[in-house]
Amino acid sequence: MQWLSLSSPFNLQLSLECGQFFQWYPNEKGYIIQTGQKIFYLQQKNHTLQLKAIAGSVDEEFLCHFLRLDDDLSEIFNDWKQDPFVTSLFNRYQGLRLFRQDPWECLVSFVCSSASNIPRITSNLQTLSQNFGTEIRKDGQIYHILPTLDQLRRAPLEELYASGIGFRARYLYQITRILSEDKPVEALCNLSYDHSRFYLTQLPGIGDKIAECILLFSLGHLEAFPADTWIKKVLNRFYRSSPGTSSEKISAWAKERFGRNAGYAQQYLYHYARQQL
DNA sequence: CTCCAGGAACGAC
DNA sequence: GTCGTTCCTGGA
Repeated sequence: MQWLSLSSPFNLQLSLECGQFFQWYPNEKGYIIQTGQKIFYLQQKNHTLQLKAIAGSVDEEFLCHFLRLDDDLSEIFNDWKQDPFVTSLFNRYQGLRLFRQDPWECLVSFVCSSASNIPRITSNLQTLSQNFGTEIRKDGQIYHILPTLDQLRRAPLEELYASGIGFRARYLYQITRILSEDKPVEALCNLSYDHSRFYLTQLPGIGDKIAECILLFSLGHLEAFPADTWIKKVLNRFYRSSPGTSSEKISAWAKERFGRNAGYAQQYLYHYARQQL
């Protein structure tokens, strides 16, 4: 167990529960969080984080990276000081940060997210982990890691369906036939936004919206702007956007309107929409 | 007036 | 949400 002091605004609960990441669950006064081969407990007390590694090495450097504690929120939102609405959300949801997720896990998560909801997505990932992932026993507890590409590829289509992910099973199955250790999702890490987007969109089950999610949440393209039904509602109401506009067009508009960190504006707008609309 | 790219509309998954 | 299909429209 160790304590880390935060030097910048951060709200663990807000960032964890806002719908960008699904591998967590409440535990005691904090949360158990899983990503990659790491499992750890995290609790926030004002300006400090209490950390307890359960599996894998979890140090301050990793946390800083994963939680994007290095993002200067006030500098980012300074670009939108002319926008009273976004500015009010910045003050209202202080410490809401984007995470820097693992690309493969992010892909699996969001392919499962189409036409679904947060509780179900969380449950789907747990089932996939139990059915095809590595089991880890620690202190009398059993944990299951989300299956790697290689592990998921060994899963028969029928068993994928049996994991409760419905029609998304076929997408995941097809994706495991396309991706390989030689060309994994991680290979998109250093490519441009456009290039990665094109490639992702090429994969079955990944359209404009989900591609933006992966670009933003795991590939570090902060200009990405996932446009789902909630975002459409807010933009419709506060930015006079036309009701039937496609996700692709909205993302393009937002990139123009909010610039290189549009994804941060998206996260705050999204949270507002889910909370108030 | 035909051809066709491209976007809205639907239903299925 | 994504995808395949149908339908419709404006430009060549």
